[in-house]
Amino acid sequence: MAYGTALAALADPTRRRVFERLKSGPKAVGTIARGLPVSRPAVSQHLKVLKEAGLVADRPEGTRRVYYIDPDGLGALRRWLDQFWDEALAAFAAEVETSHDKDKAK
Amino acid sequence: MAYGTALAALADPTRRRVFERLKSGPKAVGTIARGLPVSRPAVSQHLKVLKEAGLVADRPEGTRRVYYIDPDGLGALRRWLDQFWDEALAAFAAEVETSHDKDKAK
DNA sequence: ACATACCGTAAGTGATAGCTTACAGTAAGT
DNA sequence: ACTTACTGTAAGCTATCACTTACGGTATGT
Repeated sequence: MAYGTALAALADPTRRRVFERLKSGPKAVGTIARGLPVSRPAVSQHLKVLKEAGLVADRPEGTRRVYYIDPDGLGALRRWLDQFWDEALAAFAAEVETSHDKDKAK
Repeated sequence: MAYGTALAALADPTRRRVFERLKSGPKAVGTIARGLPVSRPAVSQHLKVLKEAGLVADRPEGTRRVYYIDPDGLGALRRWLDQFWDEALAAFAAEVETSHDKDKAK
């Protein structure tokens, strides 16, 4: 059920901007915050949420703290979405077949 | 940027339960609400959000209103995730190559 | 040892989300 | 026409979220 926290994490627009900023590669907190319309502590809080969701990981680098994308969270989310996609389309295909009985209530 | 509203819509757990309940096929509002721990109006509000996100569509059927999954919203979300996945892995691959220069700050 | 740079966390605040109950509206059955 | 079944919306409340400023802590440089 890890995709739940990942979805909640990526729901916020600014947090998504933080996450997308790591797409081009690992970056320190101050580097991420620079250019964003929020304060640096806010970015730290967003990174904490992203980390708890398994979307990012961090590594100390001197006095800085470098964050980078963790494929685990993104992979779990992708698997859930793909499976959902398949099942939904299968049900849709089965629906046009037996489109006679309406709303089979369960 | 339609994936933004889709992510926000799927972030809420009960709204996700509503959405997942439509995976097996079209259902009326009352049918969806039955078994869920929230009231029926709450389900209506969730369906409204899902509809605005392009995740579901509805069709009148007598006095009932049948909701079903709209592939558009789910497809947009899937495309965004796949693209993100590819770009992130490409950057990760490029990172292990030039892992000498640290945090190229922008 | 001291100063500096960088970061996480605590505390507090305003806005928003999700829920409830109450009400209004439409379609079918008698 | 009248009732019944089913649903959307309004109003209101509570909890949570995203943000701010202030503070403390650690690592590097002189």
